[in-house]
Amino acid sequence: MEGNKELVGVKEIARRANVSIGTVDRVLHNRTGVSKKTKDKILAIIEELAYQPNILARRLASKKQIVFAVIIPSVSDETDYWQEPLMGIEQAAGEIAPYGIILKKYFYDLNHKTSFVQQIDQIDLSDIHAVLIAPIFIEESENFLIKLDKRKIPYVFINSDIQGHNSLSYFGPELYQSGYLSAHLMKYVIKEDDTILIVNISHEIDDHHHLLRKEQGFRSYFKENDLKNTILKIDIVQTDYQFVAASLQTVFKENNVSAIFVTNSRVSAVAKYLNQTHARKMLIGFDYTKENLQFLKQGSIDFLICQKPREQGYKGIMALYQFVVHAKTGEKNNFMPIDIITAQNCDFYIN
Amino acid sequence: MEGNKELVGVKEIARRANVSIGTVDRVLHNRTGVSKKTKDKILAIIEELAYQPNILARRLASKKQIVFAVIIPSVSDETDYWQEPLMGIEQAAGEIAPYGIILKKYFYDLNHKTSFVQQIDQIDLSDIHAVLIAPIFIEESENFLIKLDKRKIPYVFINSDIQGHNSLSYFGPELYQSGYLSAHLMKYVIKEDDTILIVNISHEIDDHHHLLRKEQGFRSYFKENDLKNTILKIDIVQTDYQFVAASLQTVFKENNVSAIFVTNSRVSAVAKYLNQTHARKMLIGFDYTKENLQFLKQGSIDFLICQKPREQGYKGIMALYQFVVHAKTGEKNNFMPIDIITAQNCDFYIN
DNA sequence: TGTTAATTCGTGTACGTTAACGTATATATG
DNA sequence: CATATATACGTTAACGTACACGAATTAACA
Repeated sequence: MEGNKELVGVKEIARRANVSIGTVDRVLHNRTGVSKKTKDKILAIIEELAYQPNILARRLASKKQIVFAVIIPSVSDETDYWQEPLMGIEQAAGEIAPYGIILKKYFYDLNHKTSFVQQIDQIDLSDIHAVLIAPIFIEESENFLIKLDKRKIPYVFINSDIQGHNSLSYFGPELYQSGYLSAHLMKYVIKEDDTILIVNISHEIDDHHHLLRKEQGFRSYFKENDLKNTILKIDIVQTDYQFVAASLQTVFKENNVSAIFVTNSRVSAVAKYLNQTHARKMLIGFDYTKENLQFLKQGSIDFLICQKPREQGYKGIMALYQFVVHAKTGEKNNFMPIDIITAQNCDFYIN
Repeated sequence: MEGNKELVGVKEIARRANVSIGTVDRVLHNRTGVSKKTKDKILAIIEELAYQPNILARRLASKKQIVFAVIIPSVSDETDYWQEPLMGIEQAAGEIAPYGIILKKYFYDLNHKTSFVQQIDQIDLSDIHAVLIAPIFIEESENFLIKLDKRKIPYVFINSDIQGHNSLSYFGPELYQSGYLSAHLMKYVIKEDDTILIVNISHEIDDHHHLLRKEQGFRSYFKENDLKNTILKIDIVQTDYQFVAASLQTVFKENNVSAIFVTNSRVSAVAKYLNQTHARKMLIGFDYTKENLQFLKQGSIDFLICQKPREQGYKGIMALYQFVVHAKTGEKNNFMPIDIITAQNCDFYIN
């Protein structure tokens, strides 16, 4: 049926073009040293034959390693969220290692822009073939992206997206919708006149736009469905438990809150507080972290929204691999599924 | 830091063993023609050096193709469920095609055991290197597995598992827990004295034990949480809409049901009926099929439970690939996440 | 002891590509 | 016009493994 398999190689191309394989190789890698005329001829033949280089032979013959740079936040003691993307990255690394690809990892501190810049500056771009980056700090990232563009180094975003750049693709959440979904889940439980509390717990510096977007989605749901509930909001700008507890206490003293939406993974702090004060409220938050999981199982957290952090890392690396090695491009925007985690399905959840 | 990369090849082994690479090659493939003494010596060196064959070179040098047989149900007009695993399988196939792996697919009819046997008999095992199978029909599958074992052909299960065999791994749902989770979701909505209906819609032949297991999980939740709701159950043994509608009508005439749990993907039939009779009840069912999705978005279905059919196919093939090509084995039991799909997150769901 | 047959092993070519090296031919420089 | 210098191309040895072929050694038997 298929008949002519992929038996066309440089040899066949060379034969047809009346040149040597060396010349063919030169135009394949568009190196210098071949006249325009023969180059065009060869390119035409390549086109016609739909030549697909044999990557096995290619990687075998080229002793060079391919290097991917990975730039992500370090796993902090505050949250082990970035553990998961890292695991995905490392799994992917293991799978493509046999094909001569190695990773160089650069970890920065989520709470310090300078550490990001520092890591970026450390990278010697001359021996990097592709970049996976979590561009949390937008401006600083953009400066870096310009450098990448100049050198034509392909890059993929994970976790957060920056529009208007030549990124190969983005793997991460669609924040608005995750807030919207959270509101929907909440609606199943609350009554008409219940008061709802939105809690932002984060230093001013980090992913503030992230949180805002989720909040927008959350509020939109209530608006679109004509729900009249009172929605309170509190910004807690210090992340230590004492501060969080004190802040919550203030709110609860003055309001009768029956459901809480925490816009990030620090929901465990709220759960802890509710637990200690023996208050039972519906609680929705984000991310499958160790602490959160504990409170989920124990019943203090009703739902965790999670967006496959591991898969973000895994797929990000694989997208680079497919592009660099196989010249294949996939979808540009890859929004992760918005997973709903409960005590009943959490054991089967693969981040 | 690492220093000694994987620069050990047959040549180095040969040098250390004072033999030629040909001899090393013979023991690597344990072919005949090498004395026990030298064989042992070479094996020892291989062990010591932790020799990892270069698969690039290996596959380049060996012109042979590797063939995987895939045995799954065909996409029926009744349900397009099996579309998804197939897509996953084909995606995986695309990714590993460059490495000389090709797939032979055998589709059988879910409603006819004979078609399964027929497909099985058609397979010429002598040129199959590995098998991916959805072993819906247990006995018939087991006969086949014995043949595979005899020829030492590795196999992976998807969608349903058969215990007590040498399968490399299983990728599929954990049914009990998905029923359990469904009950939990239902609990958010129902009141203490609400009546609940469990609906099984299936021919007697197919996945009956599947449905039963889910039902068990569902009921267990109510028992474990001391919920006193009345749980009705109906078995609908014909899958056409007319029959389903008639069956439901009978139940509803005599009972005031406020929530329904449908144990498989045919939940859309129930949704359609509710829709037509303008009855609004909480409805939970399974699988991200086209029809279900429609009713989910439109509001008739509250939750769909879904277990990544596409990923089952994808990962199944990849597991075979990792084993056959890289001699790597992963987890034996891989239960898919139990995903909760609502109208709010369905657009982001990747089967 | 010579002959044959088995057993054990080495050699060489191939797989499709890369890239260093070498060799012509054309162009520029004095 | 001789010499230097690009420019365009061919040749060839790798990369690590598979496997056919044949050579050497050993065992078997007359």
